[in-house]
Amino acid sequence: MPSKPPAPITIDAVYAAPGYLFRRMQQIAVSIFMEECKAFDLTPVQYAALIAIHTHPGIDATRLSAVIAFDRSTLGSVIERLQAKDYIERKPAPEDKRIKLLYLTRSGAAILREIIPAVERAQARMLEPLKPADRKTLMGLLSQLVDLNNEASRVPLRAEDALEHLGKTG
Amino acid sequence: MPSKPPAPITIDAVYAAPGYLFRRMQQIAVSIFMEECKAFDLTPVQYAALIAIHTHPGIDATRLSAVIAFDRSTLGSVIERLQAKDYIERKPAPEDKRIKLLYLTRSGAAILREIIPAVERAQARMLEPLKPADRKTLMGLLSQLVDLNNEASRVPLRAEDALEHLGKTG
DNA sequence: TGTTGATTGACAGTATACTGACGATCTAGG
DNA sequence: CCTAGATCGTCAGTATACTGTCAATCAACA
Repeated sequence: MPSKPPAPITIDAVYAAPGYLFRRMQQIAVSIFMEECKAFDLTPVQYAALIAIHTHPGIDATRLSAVIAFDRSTLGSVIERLQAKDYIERKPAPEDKRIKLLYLTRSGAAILREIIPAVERAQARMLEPLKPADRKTLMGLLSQLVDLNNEASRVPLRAEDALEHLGKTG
Repeated sequence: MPSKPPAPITIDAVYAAPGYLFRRMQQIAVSIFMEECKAFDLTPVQYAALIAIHTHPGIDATRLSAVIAFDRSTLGSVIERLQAKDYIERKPAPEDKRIKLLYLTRSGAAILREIIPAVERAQARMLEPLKPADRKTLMGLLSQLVDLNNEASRVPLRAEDALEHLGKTG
């Protein structure tokens, strides 16, 4: 049988490319998130960072980056903005002068409680056009794929072992 | 039956959220693309723009933004960079002094031919961890979802009608 | 103990993204 | 023809992202 001819150079190939679809979907997701949460002045990244700090009080920036799989450099400015909004505070660590420990402020904890319903509406809206069974299928496959590709990303997720050195002072 | 209690505020909820997975997958996809194409000095966005200009020679920036669903403001700098690399050229439109028509240069067309295999390797690698049947399922559902959410994005895709005013000079 | 190597936060530089605004220009309607 | 509204490219401002580098600091080892 004849070998597959070279694909024609056409925009239609782009429309069907995984990378293109992932990009479009991400942009749609951000757009929906911002729309649902416009009353709160929090971006998706800032929201994830707040949740992570809430889950792991006293985490430092490097470990935070591993826990949410965000770039460490980027995270610096994210933290600055959260601090400027008085949602988090940074305290120097007594036993290591290099690191700064992150904590939610009272208003950080408050906005987190308030924004949760909007975030959940946003997450639901992203999948809403699909039938319930298809939503499950899509999320299941996507979870698998992200997990299996973890090492391919610049900042692999280290949900567990990133915290091994935390809170185990004994 | 009891109403569902409020979800605990935990990072685990973020890990399973569609928006978070879309973001992670997009970052992984870009990472793989850049790795496979590192010999070419082209980003995914620049690649898509080149392909679109190749498919629609003489397109203007606004229509280009509709054809690949990229933000118009962003596209300005993308075009600048492609022009600086001598991959495209801009010519003023004789009948409308506002717009500038975009064309591939000879070297733009050349790099497009050369980079295609690397791009296809990248696209294949993104899905490679899944079984073939699952790849099809995932891409099918994702295509549907992006399409059905088209209007939710800031720059909806207008593949067809964006070009209605083009090339129909008679 | 003293030096090597790793880690941390910070920074500079580049590239997407989106919002909102602007002048130049075109189009439609009167 | 002339103005109101739309469109085009552009720009300023903000927010992610990634690469690479740096000084300060820490840990480990000879």
